[in-house]
Amino acid sequence: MRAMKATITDVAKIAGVSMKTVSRVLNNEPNVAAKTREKVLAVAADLRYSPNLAAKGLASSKSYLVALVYDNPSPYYIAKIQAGAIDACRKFGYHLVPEPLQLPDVGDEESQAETVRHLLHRLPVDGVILTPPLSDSPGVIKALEAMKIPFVLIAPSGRENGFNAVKMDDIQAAREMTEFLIAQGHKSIGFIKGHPEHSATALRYEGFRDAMANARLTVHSHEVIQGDFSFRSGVNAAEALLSDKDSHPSAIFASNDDMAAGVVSVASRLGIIVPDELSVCGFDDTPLAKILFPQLTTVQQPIYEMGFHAVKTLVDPTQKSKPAETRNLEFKLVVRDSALIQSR
Amino acid sequence: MRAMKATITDVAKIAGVSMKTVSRVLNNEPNVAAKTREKVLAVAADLRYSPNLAAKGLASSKSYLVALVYDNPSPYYIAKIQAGAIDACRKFGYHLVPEPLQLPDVGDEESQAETVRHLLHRLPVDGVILTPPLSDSPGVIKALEAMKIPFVLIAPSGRENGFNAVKMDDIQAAREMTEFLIAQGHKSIGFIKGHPEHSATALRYEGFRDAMANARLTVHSHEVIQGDFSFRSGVNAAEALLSDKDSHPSAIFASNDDMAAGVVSVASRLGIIVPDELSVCGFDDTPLAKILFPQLTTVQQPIYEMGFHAVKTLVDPTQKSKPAETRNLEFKLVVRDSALIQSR
DNA sequence: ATCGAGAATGACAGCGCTGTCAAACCCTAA
DNA sequence: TTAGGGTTTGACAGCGCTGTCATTCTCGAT
Repeated sequence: MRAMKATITDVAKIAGVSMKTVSRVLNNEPNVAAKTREKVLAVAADLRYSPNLAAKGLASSKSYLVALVYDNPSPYYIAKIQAGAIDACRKFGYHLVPEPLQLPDVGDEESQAETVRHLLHRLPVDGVILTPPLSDSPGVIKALEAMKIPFVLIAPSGRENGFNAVKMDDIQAAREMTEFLIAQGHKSIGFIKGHPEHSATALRYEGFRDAMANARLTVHSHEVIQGDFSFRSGVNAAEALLSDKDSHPSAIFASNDDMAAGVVSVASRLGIIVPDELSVCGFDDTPLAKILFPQLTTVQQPIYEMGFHAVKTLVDPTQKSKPAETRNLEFKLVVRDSALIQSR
Repeated sequence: MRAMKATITDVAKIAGVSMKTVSRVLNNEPNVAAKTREKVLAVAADLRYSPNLAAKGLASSKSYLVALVYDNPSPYYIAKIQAGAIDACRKFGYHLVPEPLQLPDVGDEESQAETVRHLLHRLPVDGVILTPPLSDSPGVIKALEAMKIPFVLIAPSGRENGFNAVKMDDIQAAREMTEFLIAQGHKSIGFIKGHPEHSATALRYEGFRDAMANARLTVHSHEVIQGDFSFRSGVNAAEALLSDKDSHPSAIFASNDDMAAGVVSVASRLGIIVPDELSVCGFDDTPLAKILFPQLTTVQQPIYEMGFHAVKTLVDPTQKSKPAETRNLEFKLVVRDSALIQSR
């Protein structure tokens, strides 16, 4: 166990083989005798050898870096993606470089593309992960294609598109949540929509309508309120939904947790007991969901897993050169007190 | 504007100078004639030249990478540090690599050190940022010193310690918050302490006691409750503090926002109106503070700035080789409805 | 015993840049 | 005019690794 950084040359010398052979062993290349492999490995371990990324990169013109490009107001979401991505990177000997983007102007495709181009020009990476809403930006995607940098889209809204992507089935999740509510005996269910420009908004609403239609339940238009994913908009929607104290929906399904929190807070102010008099559920399973009283029934997205899979698609050599595919990851219904009727 | 990646050689050839001169210009080294500098810069811009980090790193044995090492349950805090750190990195041509740490066992210095050693062995970085509680781990710090990797501590608890550090004055912040409460006319103020093992806990409490003492107000021991920074512990503390409906403190100062949120929720359940019958304030200015009703009066920490400064200390050449110093950054009292008496 | 195909190994150049050091140049003082 | 000092520039090696291609070895088939 020497003090200083060991190089391949050191290992080669001590193991009595050539540098190239050491390189082969360390990179799991074929055509190395088992015995040689063992010896090299032993010496490397003894020397605590670890490769110099810069040298590797220079020689192989790879960077062993993956960029996580985001422009997302939700630090929570990004943090989870990042956690998954980092774990995957570690598994494959890569490193993650987060690249927040200040998009100059939403809608201006060309300038978005230019921003990305500039970013990746400085730091050449082996792959890029695009989080929503960037995963829906044609400008950014085009720039990436032009630079021939492999990329994976996280939760893009367009259905099949020929790119590598990981997402979850928002429609199905909303459907199952609604079915759960229906199974609990609810017949009149209020729905709060999300921000009109966010792609999940339409999908979640679609799932809700599906389930209602399947159960032959009517969706009353005055019981569907437009929100924008903010707590405030949840409050406003709840006030509309609950204005008539004696006749209001017996359940409210908000398109995200923040809005559901708004509903709970209004209900509490109006003296409507949750869940006895009103079931509430949200979507996303943010930390808020567990902090609230009562705790929120919600949908847990596989955010961590999306990050993990995105990196895996990018760097796993066994996955390499597979055709692009959109992968759906499993969500989970998390049933908590806000929508649980105990007496059943 | 060629299509492919330009190298220094290309620039040198076209500008009619040697590679070394180009290198000098690009790195702002002295002793280059103004005319030469201009010409090189022009050619570089025309070619859209950008240096190959790997090659630079290999030749100069620097990595142009800074690691953000954390083991912090609060994604929000990390995200802000990270944002500041990334912005600073961009300014100086560096990149940030987040390295979450799964500390094997709190308290076991040696294994912590080993974990860090292993981590940085794989990816040699030019500097490390340690966030709390890692910034208080002697094992980790020792490992870094032994590896001769420059590092900056974020919000370490030990006062002056001879290391580079950025922090804020928790004592002063708690003091000012308490003074604000006192100025509002409160004489009986409850306090909820944070997690006993977190360094901020003692400091915030100290600030509170200071201010109370200065105002010649008594701190009743039954009005100081031990919490642990969780919402749940805030609820418990509030229940104790508010048990006697007719005689309870007129204000409660919780050591963080989560616990303050717990207080608000208990008050609302007990029918105690905030802030009319009870002022509540928190600490940290988390997103929660604005979501709650009423919004929380709290202390905004310069988290982003800490991240920014940490990187600056590490990589700014003009700051280099300065003696280690602990830098205090400015906090901000954010007064919102939860502790504002309008009728005054 | 001999041949040859494939497995195992090694020599060597070179990835794009910077550090070192020597060369060339410019100006001022005598 | 020339010497001497600083300024500006360039030649070249080499950072630690991998890709290419040549060489050597191994062993079953003949």
